Amino acid sequence: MTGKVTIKDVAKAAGVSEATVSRALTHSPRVKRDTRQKIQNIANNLGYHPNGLARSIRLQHTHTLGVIIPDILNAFFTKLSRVIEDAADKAGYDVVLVNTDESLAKEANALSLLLEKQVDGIIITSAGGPTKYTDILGNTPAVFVDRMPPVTGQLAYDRVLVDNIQGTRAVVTELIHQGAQRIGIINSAVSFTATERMTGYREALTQAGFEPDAAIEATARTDNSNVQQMTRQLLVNQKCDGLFVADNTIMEEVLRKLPALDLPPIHLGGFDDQDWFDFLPQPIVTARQPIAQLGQTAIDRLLAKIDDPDLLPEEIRLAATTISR
Amino acid sequence: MTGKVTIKDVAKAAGVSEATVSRALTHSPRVKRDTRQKIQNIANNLGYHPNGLARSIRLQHTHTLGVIIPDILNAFFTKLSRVIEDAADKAGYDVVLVNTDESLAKEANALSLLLEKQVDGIIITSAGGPTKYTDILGNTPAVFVDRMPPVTGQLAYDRVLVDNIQGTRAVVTELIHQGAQRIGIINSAVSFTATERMTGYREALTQAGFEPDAAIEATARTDNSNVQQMTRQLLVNQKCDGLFVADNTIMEEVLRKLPALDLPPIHLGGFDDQDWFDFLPQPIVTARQPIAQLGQTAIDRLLAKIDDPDLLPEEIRLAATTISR
DNA sequence: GTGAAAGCGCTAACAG
DNA sequence: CTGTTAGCGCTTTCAC
Repeated sequence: MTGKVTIKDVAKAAGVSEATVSRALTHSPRVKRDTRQKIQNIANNLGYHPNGLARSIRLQHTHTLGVIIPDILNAFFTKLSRVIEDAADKAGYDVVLVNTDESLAKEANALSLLLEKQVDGIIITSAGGPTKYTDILGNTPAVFVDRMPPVTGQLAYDRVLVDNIQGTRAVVTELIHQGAQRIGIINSAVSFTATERMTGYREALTQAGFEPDAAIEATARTDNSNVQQMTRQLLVNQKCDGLFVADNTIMEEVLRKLPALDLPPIHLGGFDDQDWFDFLPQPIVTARQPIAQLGQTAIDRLLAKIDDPDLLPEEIRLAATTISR
Repeated sequence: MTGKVTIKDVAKAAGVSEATVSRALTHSPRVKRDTRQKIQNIANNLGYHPNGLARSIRLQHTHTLGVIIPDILNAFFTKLSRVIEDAADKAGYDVVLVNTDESLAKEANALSLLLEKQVDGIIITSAGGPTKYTDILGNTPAVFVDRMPPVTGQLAYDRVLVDNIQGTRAVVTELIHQGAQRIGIINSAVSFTATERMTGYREALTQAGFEPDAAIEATARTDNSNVQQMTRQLLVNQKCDGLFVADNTIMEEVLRKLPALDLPPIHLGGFDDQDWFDFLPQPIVTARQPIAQLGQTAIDRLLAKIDDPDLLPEEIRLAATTISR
């Protein structure tokens, strides 16, 4: 904290009151042209930057939004956060972003941090625990994006989600069209996502006349440390000729294992697209999330809620696009 | 901003003064055990969260650091920012991150924003303009990372940089060892990085007995819109059998163009490594930046400077690792 | 058009 | 051990 030049210094240098400096710098109309001009010059020369904390405390809002995500290193969240920042910026809001690494404890800390920073609203990818968001948030507006907490009755917040069932079903169906006869799944450890994606996977199989088989339904650990082993299990031991993978972090581990298995080409599909999948020798079918709309919609809803606290919460589902290669 | 329960409410509910609440909650030793206990309970029940703005304004520091990078979507900066956040967190600091998209105007805005937020220090990847950082920053501690501004005399700030010359030279040399006879370069638009990496490229050629040739030295636009065309120019028209690419964003465009050219395998090298390069049919030699150390060192220096404003600025160079595939 | 004064929520002397 | 008071930097009535 610079602790340096304040409005008082500017006022003194300009020979006016602090009030006038404030008015001049906030473009209030009630200031004479040359007074304003003079004050602005002096402020510049002095290198004056208004103290945003003082202003916010006075104005009772920060024009800052909080964003809580699991991990910025996950390409999906990298993109999502960028979209959110751009949308927020366009609306005149700053953004503070925090990672939770899927940890409930870190999520709780993140929430406290943002609340103490007095953010005007929060966008959150729920870590999925039994967290009582209403108790913690008080009446700070919030919207859930990508995942929502386990529902117990009415959820007081908006949620902007992708249609996981439809997206997954489409990918698995495409794999079947490509000729896959036995498609395994490596599912996510994230319960909200996992449940929905599992449903889509099973629906696609059933619709095509295949019987879901628990022996080829695996779940990745949060750190994906068992994925390579699962890959071998499904493709070698269980003789799957197709594999659906529930997110991009799992996919990376699968791709890392694949060459070592030295198998004939398999039918590979997954949730989340990455641009570099285009470069792989192995074609991948993916459900690409509508990240831009996800972020924009979340911001839109949040701002609407900030504007009108009585706005009723909604659930918004956006469709994923199937990318065939 | 919740505008809700304040220290005053807690004080009233507990039947004590605001000062006592403050002391109880900040773990000051001068409070009776049960008083503290009672206050903590009441605070919890009321859902009290201290107003960080008020506290910061009073304490004259925010325990918040600002980070300015070009683009979080660039994997190098994604990783760097995560490392910085973790290191800052460990030291008890929050982080506010801003993207500039290599724009001088946005960099100026970012600086203002952070200064108004009263951050205790700033880590910045300079956009490279003639910006007078000293004038803007006043005595807010700052350190440059990855790039520093054009030097005019003494630079008042620490800088933590990678050894671009060494890194580039090593990659190009490796390409030559692999048998490349004519290695072109597609350089970055970022002047600081570009200058150093060009030097490394030419040094490697010269050392190996090749003559640098301006006809095969190209520069990417900031948005990389000309990279695919340059790729064709160098590999087809100029018949290069090797290519050095100055950063990971350029590399992606090159990879996108390569298949269409339908050439025999070329010797490909670049600055910045990405994990997924492992999966490509085309082996790539890279200079991998020591991102973790870069971030940690930057934070260390910044905190040191915050601690002791008289600390003399240094330039720290870290070596890149050559990854051969 | 401008100044004086109050107050946002908090902590740090200073008393007691 | 606890209460009173002042003040951080700013904006905003309310006067003039």
